[in-house]
Amino acid sequence: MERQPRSGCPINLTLELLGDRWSLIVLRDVMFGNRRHFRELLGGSEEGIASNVLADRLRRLVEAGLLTRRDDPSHKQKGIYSLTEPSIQLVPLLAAMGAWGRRHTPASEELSVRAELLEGGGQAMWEAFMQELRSLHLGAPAPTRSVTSELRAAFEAAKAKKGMTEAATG
Amino acid sequence: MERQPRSGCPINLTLELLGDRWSLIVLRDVMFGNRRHFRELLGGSEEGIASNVLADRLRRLVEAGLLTRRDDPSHKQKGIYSLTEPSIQLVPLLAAMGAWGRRHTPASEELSVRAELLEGGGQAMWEAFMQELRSLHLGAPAPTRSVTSELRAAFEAAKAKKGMTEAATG
DNA sequence: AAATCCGATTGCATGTTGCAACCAGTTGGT
DNA sequence: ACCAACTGGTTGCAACATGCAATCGGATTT
Repeated sequence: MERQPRSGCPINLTLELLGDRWSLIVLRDVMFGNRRHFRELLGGSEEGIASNVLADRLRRLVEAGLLTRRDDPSHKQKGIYSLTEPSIQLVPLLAAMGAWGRRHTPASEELSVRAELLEGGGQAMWEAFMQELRSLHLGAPAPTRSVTSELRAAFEAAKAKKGMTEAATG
Repeated sequence: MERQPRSGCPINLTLELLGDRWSLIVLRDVMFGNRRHFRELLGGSEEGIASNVLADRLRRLVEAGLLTRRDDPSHKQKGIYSLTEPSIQLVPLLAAMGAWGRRHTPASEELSVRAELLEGGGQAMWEAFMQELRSLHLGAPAPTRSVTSELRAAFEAAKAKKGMTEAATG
């Protein structure tokens, strides 16, 4: 019952999978925010996704092989969502989106720090991040470098700086 | 009357601009297919965009500063659409999309050749391509390297090869 | 036993999309 | 001068997708 794609162009097919307003937001939160449960994804991000839309996107992403869902042993109703190798390989795409958005949209400085760091780190940093995601989501051996920590540190520093500026001007 | 963004995250803002099924298809055809007129964009691509949707996307993209429109001196009704510096800087994003789609979607081999070449060429090739686009769309001096020609040659070779295979197996 | 948390589902209003028909102005051929 | 083809759209309509608030029954916590 699944309809056929509009064309075999790789850009088009990627767009048919991810070209909507929420799918990449969900993957972003799983990837960069390490949100793994429904409720974390529902309330965690600033964009405010509706619960029915989130349920629909999670179902679609699992169906497309970009997420897997397993039961949470600590809570019979909870599910834990994990990235897969294909969605981990979206790191360069999300990095490119962040880099473009930082330059060409009115992105907030605070939220742009991580995009800037990830852009500057280049392919070496993306690879390290992907290795770390494989460790977190697929059970691969943990790498030595923690890009997650680097990103968090940069974000915290930006928040602290912003707080200082506000205190000084406020 | 324009509503405010859902958040200041650069990924989210990029998604709010380009996160639909057609905007990037239109930009892809202008960028890689050098389609500059309404009718070329309407009939040229395989995906078959509807005229009202195309009109809407062109209007939005011009409004967002990703395209400009000027009158065609050879025909009083025709408009010529050109890329802008922001949309030219989408080259790395489209390259990443093509690279991902080539690996993780059932993209046709024929249409994947250009994505593969663009991925392998790396940042140096993207820069050369962007310089060429600046020459074609913004009147910048023409660069020596023509990535457009390289992409076209690779595509034609793939088509020829496909034709041979079909002749041999058919 | 009561309150809260969990991942959804339902109903409804609104927005987006696909599709075909249609439009008036422009152009080139005869 | 005439006409057919072409230009960049617009209109109407049906189907589908999305956003939002309220709600659900089961599981867990207090």
